[in-house]
Amino acid sequence: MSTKLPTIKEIAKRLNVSISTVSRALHEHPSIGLRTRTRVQQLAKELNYEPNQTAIFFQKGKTFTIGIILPDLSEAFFSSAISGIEDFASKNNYTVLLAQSHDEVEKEKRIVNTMKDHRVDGILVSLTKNTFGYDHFEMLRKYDIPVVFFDRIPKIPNIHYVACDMKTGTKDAVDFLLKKGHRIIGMINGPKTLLASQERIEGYLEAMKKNRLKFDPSLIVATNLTVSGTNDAMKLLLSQKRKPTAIVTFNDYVALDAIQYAKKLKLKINKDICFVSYANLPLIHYMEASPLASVEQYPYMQGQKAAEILLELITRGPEPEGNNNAYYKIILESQLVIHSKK
Amino acid sequence: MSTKLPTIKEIAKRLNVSISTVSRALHEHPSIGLRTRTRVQQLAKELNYEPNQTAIFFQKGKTFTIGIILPDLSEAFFSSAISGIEDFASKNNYTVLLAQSHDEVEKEKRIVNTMKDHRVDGILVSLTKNTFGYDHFEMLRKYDIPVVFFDRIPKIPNIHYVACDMKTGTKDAVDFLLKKGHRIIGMINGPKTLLASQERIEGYLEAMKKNRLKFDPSLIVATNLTVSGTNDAMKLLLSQKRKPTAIVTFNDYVALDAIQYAKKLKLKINKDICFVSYANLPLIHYMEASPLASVEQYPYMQGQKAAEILLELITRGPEPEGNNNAYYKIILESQLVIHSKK
DNA sequence: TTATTTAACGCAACCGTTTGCAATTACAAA
DNA sequence: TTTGTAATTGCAAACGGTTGCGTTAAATAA
Repeated sequence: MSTKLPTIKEIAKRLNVSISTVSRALHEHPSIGLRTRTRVQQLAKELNYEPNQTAIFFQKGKTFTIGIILPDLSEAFFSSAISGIEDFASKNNYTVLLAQSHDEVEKEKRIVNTMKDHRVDGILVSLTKNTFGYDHFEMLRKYDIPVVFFDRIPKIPNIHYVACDMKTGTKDAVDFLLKKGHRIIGMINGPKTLLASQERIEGYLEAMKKNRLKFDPSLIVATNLTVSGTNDAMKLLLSQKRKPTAIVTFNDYVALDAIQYAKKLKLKINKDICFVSYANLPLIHYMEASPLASVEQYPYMQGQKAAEILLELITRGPEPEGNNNAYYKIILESQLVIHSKK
Repeated sequence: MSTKLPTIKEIAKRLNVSISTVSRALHEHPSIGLRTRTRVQQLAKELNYEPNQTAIFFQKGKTFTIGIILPDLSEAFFSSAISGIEDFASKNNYTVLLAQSHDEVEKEKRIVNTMKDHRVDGILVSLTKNTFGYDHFEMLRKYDIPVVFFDRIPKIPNIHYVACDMKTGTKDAVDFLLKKGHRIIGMINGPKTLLASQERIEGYLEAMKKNRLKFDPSLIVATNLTVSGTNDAMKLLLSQKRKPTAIVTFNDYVALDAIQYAKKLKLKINKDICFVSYANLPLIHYMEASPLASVEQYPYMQGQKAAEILLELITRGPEPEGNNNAYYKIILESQLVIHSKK
């Protein structure tokens, strides 16, 4: 079966025309006569000719491929985001190169490098939670490879990004709990290094301020997102003199772990203690003891929007030198979704 | 910044040596003298030279890229599988091109085509639930692009595949329920077109036979995996004269929907009616009203194994003509995971 | 009929790298 | 010094396709 694949050279030889004529005929170039054009196209069809993309990529210096780098493919948030990215990319005839960093900075660097070597036309990144230096991304400017960050974005200027504002979502969440009568509201936050964690705190503070309540720092604790980390956080929170009657958790998984912990202490969920969370995973709609509400972050839309911006940057081409004042900074509003109780 | 990237040509010119010498020097070719070799390597480092992969891909006719085609990236099963694939691939210096078919056959065909055009070195596929013709995969033989199917595999000979045997898992599941004393066991199966659905029925039958119980066909119904489809299935099952006391559902999501439905009828879960399911998603461990057990299908391992086989096929190179008796057919055993009740 | 335009096609360079083979150089032996 | 051999390096084709520009042939105008 491994007979050589047909090339334009082959077609040219058989038809006794030049290679360039074949190439032009296949591209409907106006300077090719109708007769030869159809002859070429017919033979191409017969031979089942397909242009060798790698040759074209090489020749054009463009691959119609975008790279996605993110921490963990199997996380629901990211897989939804990928789905959005892939859908948008394929709709625009781009393909998607995928790699996961597993939250290791070194791996992230290696990935950036191989993607650069593969000459992807652009890169979409959601950072490792340990990424503090950004040289490996800055370096891409030299190669005119645009980068769009999403979700886990760096706090540096002069970059494009799409993210979801956790502040307003958090503010709404705390507001919601305050309206329900809660006065002592705890928070199990994520790793402090994440921008999203900081925004959550800001939102919390804003809600307290708006309602003229004083802020008790000991009500905010952090988890490393593992079960035991969350258990520790719960223990800490529940040992306060002012025990919280409601807790805002970093995401739905943390909420579930926290709820398990509370249950073990015989606390009645949504009575003795309430939860509000982030992610709005479908699963929590199936649970009895679930958070009262969850902040939706629209991963699919984030992915899609990020891809849209990236393609825009790619087609626009490299910026003229010294023009660094135009950066996409898209903030989607997160939205508190209140679960209808059965 | 968009200065031209350094090439071996550039290095050659600066050092007044030939291009081939530079190429060989960079590859530690023994026929290059130590002096020039180090001179070349040094300058390469200085200029920050990186070989143009697209040129190499083109030249070698190999891309070190494998394609993954599957129905839906955001499904937990598939995203775990991808994770396994990507991990294995990147460990072996392969990259991963990703695309989702959304269960549309036409999309699947288009994807196969673009991947072929991209000259991927091999393809991993999990089929659409509507894929019955396999010409678009057969066609890949012409191009010496090996294909490994996983999970949703076709029922045709002469292919490589990795899948999880649903039969034994189902048998164990039914056995488990029988041992618990259930005698009327329903099944909400998936689309009949899926091999996995057929295997579930076989497993069901085997368990019944082994326990010398007669088989009631009306106890097996199907859902299209939507909520309303599952509701209909439940309605049908519960309207039988012999009402089931336990139900085996196609996967955890179906189980959750079925449980919701049962709850609405005021049935007590795990008392009036029990469930056993497939997938063993982490979430069900957090639920009160969850299936008693779930059949684990090891998506990560499936993906990894499939990738392993694909790379093996790629490095082995094209088979000599007419040698079609050696096909990988890997069946992982599914395993019933019984949930420890709290 | 001759001059001039236009339509149709071919030439050849180029994209960056690899590699078989020829050519050059160096060095040792004669 | 010559000659033979080994160690280095260069030439050039090849991978498949694109494209600026020159060339030929046909069509139009003078």
